[in-house]
Amino acid sequence: MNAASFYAKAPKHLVAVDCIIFGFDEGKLKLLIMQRKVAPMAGEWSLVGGFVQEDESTNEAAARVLEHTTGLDDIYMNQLHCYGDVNRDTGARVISVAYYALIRIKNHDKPLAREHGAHWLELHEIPELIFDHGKMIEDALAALRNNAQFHPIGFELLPEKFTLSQLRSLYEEIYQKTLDKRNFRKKILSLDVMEKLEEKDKTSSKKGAHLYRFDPERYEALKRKGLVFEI
Amino acid sequence: MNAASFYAKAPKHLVAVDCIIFGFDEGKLKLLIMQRKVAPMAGEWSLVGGFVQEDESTNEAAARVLEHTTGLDDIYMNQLHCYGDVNRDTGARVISVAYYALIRIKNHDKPLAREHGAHWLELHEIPELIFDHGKMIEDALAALRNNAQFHPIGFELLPEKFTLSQLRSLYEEIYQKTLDKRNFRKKILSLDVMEKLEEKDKTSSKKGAHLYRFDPERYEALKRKGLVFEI
DNA sequence: ACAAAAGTGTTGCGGATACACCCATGC
DNA sequence: GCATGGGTGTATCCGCAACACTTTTGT
Repeated sequence: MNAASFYAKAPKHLVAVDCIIFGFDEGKLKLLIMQRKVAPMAGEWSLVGGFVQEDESTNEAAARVLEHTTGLDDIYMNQLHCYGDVNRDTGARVISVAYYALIRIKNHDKPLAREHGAHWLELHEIPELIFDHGKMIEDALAALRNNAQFHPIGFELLPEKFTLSQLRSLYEEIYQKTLDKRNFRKKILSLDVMEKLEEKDKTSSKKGAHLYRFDPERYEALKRKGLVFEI
Repeated sequence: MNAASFYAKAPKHLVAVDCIIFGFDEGKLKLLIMQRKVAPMAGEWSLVGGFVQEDESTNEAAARVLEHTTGLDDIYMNQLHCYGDVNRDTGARVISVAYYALIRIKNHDKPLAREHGAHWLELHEIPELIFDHGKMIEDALAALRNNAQFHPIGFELLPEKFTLSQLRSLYEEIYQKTLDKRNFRKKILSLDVMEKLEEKDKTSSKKGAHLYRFDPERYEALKRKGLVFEI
């Protein structure tokens, strides 16, 4: 067989990307879910997605879809899994590459999202989704939990400046269990990956809590010492 | 937009699967690598792969490709990652879904593999590979290491009956470090996921070593107790 | 008798957990 | 002055790492 026929005789497929978009707001982990505009399943709840174009990588397609609905670029995004069952999409055979993204919910373009029929829902509010999107969310949650335990990705969900209480409640929300306040502080501060700011946040207490900022350089230093970030 | 044009106007892509096939033989971790038959890069070293057909899922395609080169079905296989860069394949735009497989090297159909130009090579013997296949192997190794630490997948690489020394040397090979004999025995035996057989293996010592067999039921019991397999 | 691999226990240390009270401030 | 969340230290426990000698048997 020559090269031309090797490639030419292989079938071609529609390839989509679907994004599981996590946010953290009011102490709750939330997902950006939208109402589908086209048949089949028009009006049903679905993840944000789109087709991979000729001239873009799957990663680029995911970033494009994400920017299109949230107005944000340069956000934390990870490939989750490729979903390749023949009949997973009831409209046509579509192979879908799923990505999960972590965004600072306050930064995104809310009107833009609304325009696309997108809503932020807490985990327990998520309705039945089309196709295998429910499974994708399950898998994304598992991946988030695995990943958050050994990598400093929680910070991607918080504002740039945050209090230790906010950080702790984020991890409590991710792992769905309460964490001891003193032990948590000891652990995270011992890693020395955050800069303590002079500023205080007084929105949630009279006394005010110190603000911190994640410092990528300190994190690099930690890794150079051969230590691993672990919550 | 109606449904027909929604799907119809999206571009279609060649989708391939590539398999990183691990085996364990003579105390060494090995990979099944083949020489490519078609242009471009004919004669160069590559992973085992093939195109996803219309009527098969990506998982099925990977299983088909695997059986085609090794004669084995029902083997342990995991999706690794989807590689979607536009120019990753120099012959055409191909999106590739990579899988890694763990096989009992003794069980496979060696003549069949040879017929396909496939060879078992140790990690340090692996030559330069085409496209992004080298990166795929790197990623597969990292995934294997992560996965083997918390899931009983090492057994997939050993014969059904094996000695503790064999098991230990497998993990030493995977993690590229020596493990303390006593601590390893204590740890693995405390998990109680293996059945100790009466038989002994005398091929590697005068005294003979007890053979063990992995017992999926005991592993399920371990999980029910809420404990995790960990090496 | 000796070589070669199998098999076996104990100790110390470090990190994880459990736990309760004082502090600063706005109202 | 009191209610609210912020901030702090210690004792215990458990799992991991380090470590060396005896057993069996084929030659």
